[in-house]
Amino acid sequence: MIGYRNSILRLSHYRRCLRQFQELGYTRVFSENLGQAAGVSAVQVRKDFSSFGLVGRRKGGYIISELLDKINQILKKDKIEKVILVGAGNLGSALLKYRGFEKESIKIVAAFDADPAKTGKRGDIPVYPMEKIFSFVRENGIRVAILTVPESVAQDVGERLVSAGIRGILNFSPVTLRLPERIIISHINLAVELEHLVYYVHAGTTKAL
Amino acid sequence: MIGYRNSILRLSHYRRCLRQFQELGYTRVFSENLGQAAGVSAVQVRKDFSSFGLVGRRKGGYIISELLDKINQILKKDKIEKVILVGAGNLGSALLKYRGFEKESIKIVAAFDADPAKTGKRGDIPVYPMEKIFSFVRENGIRVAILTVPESVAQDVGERLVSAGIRGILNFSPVTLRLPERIIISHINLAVELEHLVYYVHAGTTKAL
DNA sequence: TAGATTGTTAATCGATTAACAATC
DNA sequence: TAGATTGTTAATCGATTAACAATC
Repeated sequence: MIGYRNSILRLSHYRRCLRQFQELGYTRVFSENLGQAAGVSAVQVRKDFSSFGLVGRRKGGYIISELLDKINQILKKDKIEKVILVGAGNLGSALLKYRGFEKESIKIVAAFDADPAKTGKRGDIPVYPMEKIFSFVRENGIRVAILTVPESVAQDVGERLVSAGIRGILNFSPVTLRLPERIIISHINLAVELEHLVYYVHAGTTKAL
Repeated sequence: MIGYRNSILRLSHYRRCLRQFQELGYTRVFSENLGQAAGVSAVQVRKDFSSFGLVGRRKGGYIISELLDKINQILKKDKIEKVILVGAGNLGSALLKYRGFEKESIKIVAAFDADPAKTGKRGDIPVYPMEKIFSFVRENGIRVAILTVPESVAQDVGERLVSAGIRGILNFSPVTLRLPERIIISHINLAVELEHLVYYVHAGTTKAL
């Protein structure tokens, strides 16, 4: 019943693809179709599904609406998750405007910045001074934060978030956060991602093609 | 001599940490130190190094400047890689302003957007209409593109990039690009990353802690 | 029935970790 | 020498793929 780490990530992708199929008017899919759409093999799809107890019909494939219901259950999509964003600079501001989170039932409810000039409102999201993090997180039961502060203060701010009660951090700063084991950290290092890509493009070029 | 996939990624992280150590005035590190800074085990560090032919001294650890030189060689950091960005919306504009790429010897030399209102200049980076992609990529020998266009046009634009000669794409759109095998694609789906984090925070809460 | 598709078990592949030998 | 550290080999762990049995 419990899938392993990567399969949870794939579940999110399947979910997105399934909704696209649904919009196109389909009611059923085969593992083959879904795999193609999500960029994985058909076997992978079936393996993932079976590990989460998602079943199809031997010849009729999977019923999209059923799948979506169960995936939503697994991913706990029944209610909207409220998250905060810390650091309303370039990247932070862009994320505040990003529409893609809504579909995943995630809402950025507030942002925080050390620079008083940046506080106020961005669209419908309030930007508060850093001092308010603690009370806001406590009062609203926030568990997840997006961290888009400069490298130099990332560790500090991370510790503050933890002391306020944050359990998960999506870290866009280039530093490796050193926080208690129980804190779940996802690290997106844009420069490293790009560097990695450049490396493989070079490697491909070097090899005889 | 050839490391495996993940070790290349870690090499980028080691590189960043090593430079920090260097700024602090250190000239040598032990695998233990570096592991802590990069968030991996000391054994992992030594394993990675040995697979790339990076050697230390049995008791004296590794010489930082030597390591950096060799890592730069491996990651082909001798010259600046010129990349383009397609889609100068919220996220695209933020990336155009992002300073983090410079350190990795990567430079965004031009951006492209379908909306004539968005063409012109952003800081020192020119934003051209989409039609210019083909000639620009050809004339400047660009191999890597950052894709920050809306979901609906991502596949189309991806195909265009490929026909212009692009070899690697850093894809921020939520769709799985279907492009020739030889094209190297890195997929960063911000919503999925956040969703994944939320899932694990929930899972941690559900479990008895 | 034959063919297509799911679902599971076994085999393989790849990455990490453990154990330890080498040596400064 | 003893202790600390590297570097390598072996063991383990986890994820993917292959093979195939079940069945609609």
